[in-house]
Amino acid sequence: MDSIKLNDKQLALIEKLGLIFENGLQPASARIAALLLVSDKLELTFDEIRELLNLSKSATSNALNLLLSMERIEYITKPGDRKRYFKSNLSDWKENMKTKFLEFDKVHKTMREVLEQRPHSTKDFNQGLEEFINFMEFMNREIPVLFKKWELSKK
Amino acid sequence: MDSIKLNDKQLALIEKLGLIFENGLQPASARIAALLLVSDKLELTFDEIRELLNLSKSATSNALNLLLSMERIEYITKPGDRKRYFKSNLSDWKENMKTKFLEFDKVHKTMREVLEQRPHSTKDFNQGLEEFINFMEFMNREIPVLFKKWELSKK
DNA sequence: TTTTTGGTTCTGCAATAAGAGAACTAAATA
DNA sequence: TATTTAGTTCTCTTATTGCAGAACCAAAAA
Repeated sequence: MDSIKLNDKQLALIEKLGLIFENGLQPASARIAALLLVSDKLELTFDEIRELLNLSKSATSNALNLLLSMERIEYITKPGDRKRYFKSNLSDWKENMKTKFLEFDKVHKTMREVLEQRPHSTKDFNQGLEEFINFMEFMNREIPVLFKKWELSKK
Repeated sequence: MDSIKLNDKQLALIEKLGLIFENGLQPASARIAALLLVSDKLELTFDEIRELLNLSKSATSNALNLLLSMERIEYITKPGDRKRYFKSNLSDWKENMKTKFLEFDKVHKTMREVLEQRPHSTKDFNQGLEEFINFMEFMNREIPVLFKKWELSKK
């Protein structure tokens, strides 16, 4: 049966994934996000999370609320049960990934501004910069195409 | 002529780019990286950088060495001149961008590990997770193809 | 040989982050 | 009405970051 206890493999995976998620999350949130992917039981209560990860109540509360606000997790309730059951929000993850890919959109716009104010005298550099910007713009155009290609390939 | 003084537009761009670069860099390094793109003069000495950005010697030294070690900048020397002239390393930037794109490679591998240890009983979740992993793998396969397409389009 | 230049390294501080633990609270239960 | 539950919020510590300023150093110049 789906155990609430974590075995060694699962503990190791939580550490590993946790480190990956720490890019953009504080440690406690990162581990919770990892836990909710790794655990046999997918819907865990506040106290289960707290105990499995050895967190204080405050750390658990803040981390869960952060993840909820980022929509990386959500919770369900059960009739006649006051507890909330937290679970990973996989479908939103894909959205997140897409926006993350397009996040560097601002970069090329700002870089264009940089290019536009440069003196003509640094011609070689300006050309190199322009090529780099063009490359970023190319990627920005093509990545949404890839997304569509993926959606089509699923059908 | 190419001035070493920065005008208001340039100062604003350094702030703006600096914020963007702070993703992965400390503030001082981020501003230096920005400065070396924005400044009319592209090759700046230690002291010019220090004065233009109002940094201490130690902050300047550490930040420059960090950027050098990341190969985001490089320096040249001039005969009969003991100073080093620091400049942005644009060509390496493109390489950096490529590796950054492929950096999340580890993610899908670890996610596969997660999937493989999941109980069969959480079938729906496992399927969603698998689709997500497949999506990441798809992106990982296709992005190098995009790079090639770009290289070809330039010729 | 002494001084200057172009930095590097060390010490210390101020600000921020991360979380523990205790006090608190609102709704549900007894 | 009193108590328990399921959290939230507040206060305090500790660790880390980012940088300033001063001391230091090696090579070149005077």
